[in-house]
Formats: sequence, structure tokens, C-alpha cells
Amino acid sequence: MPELPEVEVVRRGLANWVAGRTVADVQVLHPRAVRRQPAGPADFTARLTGTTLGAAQRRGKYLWVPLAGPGPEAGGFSLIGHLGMSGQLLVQDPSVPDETHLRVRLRFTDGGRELRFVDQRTFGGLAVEEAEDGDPEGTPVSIAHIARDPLDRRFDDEAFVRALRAKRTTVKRALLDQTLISGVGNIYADEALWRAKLHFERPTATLTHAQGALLLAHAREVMNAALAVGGTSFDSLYVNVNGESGYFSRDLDAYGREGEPCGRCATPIRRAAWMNRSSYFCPRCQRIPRPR
DNA sequence: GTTCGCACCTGAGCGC
DNA sequence: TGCGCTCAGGTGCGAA
Repeated sequence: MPELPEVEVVRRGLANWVAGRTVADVQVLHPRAVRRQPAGPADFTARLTGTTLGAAQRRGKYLWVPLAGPGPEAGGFSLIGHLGMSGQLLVQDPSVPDETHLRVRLRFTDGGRELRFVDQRTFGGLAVEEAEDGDPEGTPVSIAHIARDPLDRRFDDEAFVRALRAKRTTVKRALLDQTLISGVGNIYADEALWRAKLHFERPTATLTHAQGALLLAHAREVMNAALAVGGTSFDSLYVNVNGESGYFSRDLDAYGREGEPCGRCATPIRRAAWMNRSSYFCPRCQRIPRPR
């Protein structure tokens, strides 16, 4: 389940393996994988073929690669991607057999390793899109509304805490709101809340400034820790561009640990159904807020 | 304008 | 063995 640290690992892999290479040929094997391309798969293929890939960028869980040449029309466009729930961008030797859920393949003019987009559940996808006018980072138009992430040097901590406290919602919902803070998914939301000793249903309006700042610090800390070991992996659905898994799942304190003792107080971690998914929390350290 | 709930999607695991 | 159900969850969109 790729969240910010996992996507950053993939971004670094793309920067190392595909930057500066020219696309010789594009194969779309599943149209849903390019559903965000308004004019369809043929347009996606046409816009990408012959272009040279630039250095991969990231905002939250979105990745994009600026495109250059061959015609002037390629400038100002980027290949944008989201891994969704189960997406993988793999740099594979052409002799490696196709993966079962291979959706898009890019071959390069140098005849070397190809870039494959593999996605079991097809929640993710790729598209070629125009960048925002005058944006030096070449941010694609469709993700201009996505907030910066806590690992971004330009993330404004004070503005985040103010906006968090001004929300009329609950704290976990706010953490998953990508227009407020990007890159946080279900796993790291639960981990940050456990570290901050906050229940997931705590109303954001009742948080003190210090609690908001502490929550942000923990979110940043847990994502940095995950990034240091290559991300979180529970199964083969998350891997880096070379198909290798991360190790952070060994260090999770709450997520997926139902019934196991809390690392602080030994109370069994509880799982609660929440918005058609799960929230893991310590019922002692993370007290349920009293109804107001 | 903001918040909320649901559909989308596939495969693993489980009970019958 | 095979069928049906549940679960996993990020995003976008329509409803409230």
C-alpha cells in the first residue's frame, strides 16, 4: 500500500534508472491504467513516444516526470503517475517475463531495461498532462490542489496547524485529506496518532496548537523512519523499481497489530471499523473523546 | 464552501 | 472442489 515513503523510494529509483532516456515505444495493455488521459490510450501513446524523460518529481503520493522533445509540443508536459493501492513501477530487463498485472510498458531507444507499470487492482494509473503555467517544478494541472507533504522543505508547519484546528471534522479524516497535508495514508495516520496519543475520532477543533504541532512532528518522524528502511511492506504489492520490499512493517506500533500489546502500556491494540476500512489504536493511550 | 459516503477494482482467505 | 462473502484502501465525485 504505497504511501509517501514508498512513493519517494520509487521516485528515487526512476531518477536513477530512466532519467535522460528516450521513449521508443509505448504499450497500453489495460485501458483503465490510463483512464486519466482524457483522449484515451492512443493519445497517451502518441504523446509519450519519442520524448525524453526528465528527473522524477513527487508531491504526496503523486509522481511525475517532465518530458522533453522531440517537437516543441512535448515541452511543458509531464508523465504523471499514481500507484493507487497496488501499483508498481518496475525497471525490468526485457527478457523478464511479463508480470500477471502488467498494464503499461515503455521501451527505450537504448534497448536497455524497460519501464513497466504493474497494478493488480488498477486503482493507480498514468497520464501525460500539461504543467501549470509558469510553475518551475512543472507540477501537472490535475494535482495543483494537492497540498505539500511534511517531507517537503516548503511545507508550512504553522499554516498546517492553523488549518487543522479550523477544520470541523475528526483528526484522522483531516490527516487523510490530501488538500490539507499530502502523503499520509491509513498506515501512517494510525502510526502518527498512536505516537501522539490521539484517538482517531478526536475533533480537530478541540486540538490545542501544541497537540497539532506534535501530531505533525510524529507524522514526519514516522515517515522519515519508514523512508530510511525503504518503506513498509506487508506483501508483494509494494516494491521499489527493482522489485525489492521495504522493512518498516517490522517497526509499526499500531497498524495491523490488533490484539498485540501496546508498546507503551501493554494494553491490547484494538481495531475499529472506520469509513469502510480499519483504524488501529490503543484504547488506553488513545482515549475515545467524550461526546460533547 | 465544506463535509461525508460510496464506487471503483482484484485476489487472498475463510466458511459452508 | 467450488461458490459466495468479506476485507484490503486512495481517489474522485455526487449528495447533503
